[in-house]
Amino acid sequence: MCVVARELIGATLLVSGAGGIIVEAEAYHHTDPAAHSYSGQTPRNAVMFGPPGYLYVYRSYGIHWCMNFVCEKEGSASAVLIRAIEPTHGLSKMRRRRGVKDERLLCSGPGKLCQALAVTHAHNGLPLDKSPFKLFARGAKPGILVGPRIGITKAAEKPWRFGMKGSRFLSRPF
DNA sequence: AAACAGATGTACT
DNA sequence: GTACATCTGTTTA
Repeated sequence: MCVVARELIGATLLVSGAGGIIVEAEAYHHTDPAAHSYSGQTPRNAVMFGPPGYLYVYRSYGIHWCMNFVCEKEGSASAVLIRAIEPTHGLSKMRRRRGVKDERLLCSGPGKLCQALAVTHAHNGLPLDKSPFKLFARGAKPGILVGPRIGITKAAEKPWRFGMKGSRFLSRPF
């Protein structure tokens, strides 16, 4: 799924017309102690154990929502966490939902991004190629940055965070 | 600039 | 009860 995470950088994601270019993502796998799927299936993470191409949404710290793309083959329980987006579509809608003006603060983090795109548990388990979602492949291959993941305590050293080189919309620099 | 507290659902000990 | 794939506002240096 590290390959998927890399491929996603530069792709465009829209939810009901709001969104932009994915500039940051992290990979998780069931053999990875930091992954939600590490210690087996639960009601929350069930989507991760299903087929690829679906959205896994979970609540973080009781407050925020975070979105993942389920990837690789069914049963591998691997997913890619979308961490940051460069806003290109539906700016006014996203500003209203986030309550901030600065474009750089709209989607520069997994929780912020879901608030801006109005992604909630209602989207958990939905296919990414249907209704509110639009996913466009990237054009030219962007420069890819690689580094350790953010905000985790287990297996934090694994270099499974990917970002677009030179982007001003990352959640944090590499 | 860095540290911290607060908000609080879900899973695990 | 404790930890957590977070963010924000406030306090401290």
